[in-house]
Amino acid sequence: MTIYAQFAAHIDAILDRLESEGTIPAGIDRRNVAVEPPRDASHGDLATNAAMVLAKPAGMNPRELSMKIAPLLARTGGVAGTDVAGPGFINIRLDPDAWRDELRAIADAGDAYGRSDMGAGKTVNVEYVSANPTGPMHMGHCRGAVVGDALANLLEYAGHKVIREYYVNDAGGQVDFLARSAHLRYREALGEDIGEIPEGLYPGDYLVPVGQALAEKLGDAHADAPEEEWLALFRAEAVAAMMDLIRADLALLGIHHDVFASEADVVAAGKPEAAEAELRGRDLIYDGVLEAPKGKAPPEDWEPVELPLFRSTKFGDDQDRPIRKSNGAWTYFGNDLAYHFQKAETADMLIDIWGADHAGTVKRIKAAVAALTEGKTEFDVKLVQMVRLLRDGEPVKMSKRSGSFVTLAEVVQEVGKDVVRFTMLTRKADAQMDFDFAKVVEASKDNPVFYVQYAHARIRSVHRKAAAEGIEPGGADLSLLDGEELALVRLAAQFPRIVEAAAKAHEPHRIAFYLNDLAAEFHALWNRGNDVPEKRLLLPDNAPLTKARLALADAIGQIIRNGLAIMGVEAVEEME
RNA sequence: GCGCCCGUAGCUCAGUCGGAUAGAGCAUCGGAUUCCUAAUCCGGGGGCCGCAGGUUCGAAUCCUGCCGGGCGCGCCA
Repeated sequence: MTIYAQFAAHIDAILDRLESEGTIPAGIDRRNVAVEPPRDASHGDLATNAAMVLAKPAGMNPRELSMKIAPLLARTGGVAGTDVAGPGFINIRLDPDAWRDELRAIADAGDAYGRSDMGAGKTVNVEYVSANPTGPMHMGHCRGAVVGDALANLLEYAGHKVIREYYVNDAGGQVDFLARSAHLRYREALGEDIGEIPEGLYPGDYLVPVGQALAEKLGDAHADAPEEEWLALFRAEAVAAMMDLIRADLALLGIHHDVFASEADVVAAGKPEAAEAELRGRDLIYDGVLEAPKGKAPPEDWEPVELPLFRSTKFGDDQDRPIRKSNGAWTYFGNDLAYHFQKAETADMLIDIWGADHAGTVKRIKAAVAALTEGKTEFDVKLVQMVRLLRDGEPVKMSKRSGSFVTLAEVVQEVGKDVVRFTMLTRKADAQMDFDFAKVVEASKDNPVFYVQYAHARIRSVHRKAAAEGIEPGGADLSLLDGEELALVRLAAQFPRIVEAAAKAHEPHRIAFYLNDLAAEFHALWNRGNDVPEKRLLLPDNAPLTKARLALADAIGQIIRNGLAIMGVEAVEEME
């Protein structure tokens, strides 16, 4: 139990007592009562807003109520004193031993420090990447992949069961173009001169080995056959080959999904029909005619057609949405609706990570999930903004026509997995981001990747140096630590609440910002030793003090490792 | 025209369920290197939190309107 959770429980008990004494009315909503670090460290170690939150429902003024709570809190174990400040904050000063206890708690918990049971074992399905299986991954997919993966780690750390899922869009028309492109490369592999790749097909070289493999596997039986004879086969083969490429690209980032759900399988299993029947039964699907888009000139070939429409307007969308096309085939939305229903069968909560260019379709899919699960399944769509690729401040040119986009593999190869992952988590997902090749590999303070890793490397380094002096960690007398050193424990102890808050908000970037702050405090502590040699962590002539300081450094190192693990970034032993 | 996202220091961005004097990095100015890795640290200057109302003990945060920027708006995927 963290120190914040302990005090939340203490305050709860005090409020129970005040209720039973009749000081405050029973049954007041306490959900907004919080124990937090005070904004300014000089105010104390912990602060609570309890009096301010409860004053109004209790019909008291906040300071009056805080005067009732503060003395009781002052008598709680580990508390050195309390005072009431500002509009009614209760500031708590802890016995310094409380922080020494927390330091031991970090060491005891090790890899588990910061884990929580907040998720209560609830199953969360996080769907991310889901890039179309028509080629290798490019940088446009990268941020969503990292954010989704870090979010999955974060939720797992916070006590959820997590399913990492990839939706393979293998049912749409673009797969026909992929299949034709692969067929062309297959004929090429059989010795035919195919000339220029026609407009509309995929020109990339990555299909060359696919054609060769198909030629070896299938011989020339399909070379001159009409398309309807080979299309289905080439679709399946090409998609499988593309998914192999994509899985390999994801592995470069350390990303591995549990489930690859196929859109074609969803259709083949009749899920869209089942969803349609269900929703028609509840009058949420009807046959109707869409209006032409407003505001802009309608398309030239606009014709009103009757289609089966889902009543997404009942759930806040601005238009009802077709689930089938006029040719009878399912729309993307029709399949997606059925697919989300399928996911909801095995999960208590669904999270989708999407590119911001799909923002316009969030409402309809939220409407669909709300309708199909009758509001029982929590559902969040995280939109991830575009990343602008730069090199020394100049935009990196991307040419789609030649098929030469910047691939994920190239970037990982150039700057490394850890740099890519960390950098992608240094912004909120919904903020736009620049990714400058020159800057992200720069080894300096402006680069949080190196800054945090350097802190960890220093911690490991001082251990190696201490061992060389014959000082091993363990059995430290923590009473030797001074106030400045214990202040670092105070920041370290916030890690569990940062994890919980980040997990609740579905915002893994908060871990990155926290680690940067923690590293900064550690570097500052380290540099005390440059001015005053007695303040160095390693004092060869003073083994007891060195051990105590190593214990502190170890705890910081542990938290950096735990935080980096959530982000999927390695903690390094030394800087190269 | 409608919808979504965004607007915080010169720049890039944090800001916890509404909480105390709004923070960090860069840039700028001034300091620290016989050092456990200076890939670091310490200090100074720099703010109508887009604007105007509202809710409240309290608003950068919630609500309404406006201004500015981005994205989207066919049965595509």
